[in-house]
Amino acid sequence: MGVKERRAREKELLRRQILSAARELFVNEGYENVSMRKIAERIEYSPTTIYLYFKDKADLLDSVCQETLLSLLNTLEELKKDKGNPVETLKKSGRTYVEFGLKYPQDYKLTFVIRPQFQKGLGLQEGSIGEKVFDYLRAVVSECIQQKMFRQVDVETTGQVMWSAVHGITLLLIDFPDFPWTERDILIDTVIDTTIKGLKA
Amino acid sequence: MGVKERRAREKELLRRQILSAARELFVNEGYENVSMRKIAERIEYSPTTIYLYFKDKADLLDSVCQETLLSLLNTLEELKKDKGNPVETLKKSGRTYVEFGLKYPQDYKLTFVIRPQFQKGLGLQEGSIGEKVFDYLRAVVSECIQQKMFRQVDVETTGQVMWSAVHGITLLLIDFPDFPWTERDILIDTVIDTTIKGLKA
DNA sequence: CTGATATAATTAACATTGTTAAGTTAAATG
DNA sequence: CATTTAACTTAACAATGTTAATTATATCAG
Repeated sequence: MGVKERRAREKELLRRQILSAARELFVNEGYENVSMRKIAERIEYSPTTIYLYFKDKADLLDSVCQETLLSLLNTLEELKKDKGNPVETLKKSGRTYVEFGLKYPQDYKLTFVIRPQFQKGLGLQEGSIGEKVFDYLRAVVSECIQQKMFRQVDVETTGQVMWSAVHGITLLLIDFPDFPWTERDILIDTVIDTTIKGLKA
Repeated sequence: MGVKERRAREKELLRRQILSAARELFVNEGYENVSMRKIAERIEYSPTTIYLYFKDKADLLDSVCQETLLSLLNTLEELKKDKGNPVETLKKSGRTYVEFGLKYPQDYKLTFVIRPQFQKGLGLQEGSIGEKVFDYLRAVVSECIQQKMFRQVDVETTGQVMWSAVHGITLLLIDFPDFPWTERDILIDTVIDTTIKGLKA
């Protein structure tokens, strides 16, 4: 009775093809400028086939963003392996986060700006990957606090401050590439160092 | 020969009508969900009339954002009047900036996120209002540095760090309203205070 | 007042969009 | 082989931004 499974596998394959075509187009041309027909053309199927695999365009975007979040999560969790000074880990996490955003600027915007706009009331639901990303941050921050390296004791607020800092600089650098920024790496470091210094005991 | 002037005045009037209808719709329904026809209907003109006053939809957006920036600039410049501790002024400016963004969230996103996406290579051009807003920030930061209240001496980097902080928290609060944020006012204060503390000597 | 001219606004149309409903092909099952 | 089921496509709809062609309106010269 392996026929059901084969069909399921084939379905999954096409799903992934659609997803990867969508990602590529979204990233290169921008969500708004990508039509369902363009995606369909790319995978050599009729436009409506996509609707057999995804509810609508926003759902497609959502799935693409899930992948992005997973990729970000994996990138971050790599860092937790080298157990050292937790504050150093936090710094490194910040840098990695920003670098991730700048390496895949369109993916980042898709995930953290465009998607919230199209998926109303999306709030880090239970067990979601987005939640796991924030859990990672929480864990690192928590260690810093436990070792009494931070003035503040509130893990939540501290984590949110940290997120806010890296999110801010990432988006500004993406959205205003022609602004007269000071040297990029120094600026990013300064943002992170300043925030952490401000948090320190 | 006042006929020319009257015509010009009438034209300007209609221009403003279009602009204010567009702003209202953009803000309430979101840029993407507003059609030129909807704007036209609102002002009781045919859709194509708009094109006699604005190059295209992006140009309309651009003009709306100019107004937003002007409003932000005016709001900020109010603060500079009470000459006190420059660090306090900076703090207050930060709070005001974030409050402005949260009071008009759609305007803020339009200006600082959507517009850069539709107007490529837009980089704070000479004499623009956007530049004036950053000039304001530069001036406040500059005073802090002159009075040796900050560790760092680079006005540009320091200003950019500050901007990054307020931009980050503003956008996160707008885009993820359902995220389990800690108490909003405290969070905003913590972001600003942390950043400034990190900058202090 | 009449006719010409310039300006303002409209109508009609085009190509493209996301999406639905109906129809068709192909494969698996009895 | 016949039938059911799944996968996919064709055709269509209403709505979009925008252009070109056309009409209405007001201003000016005689």
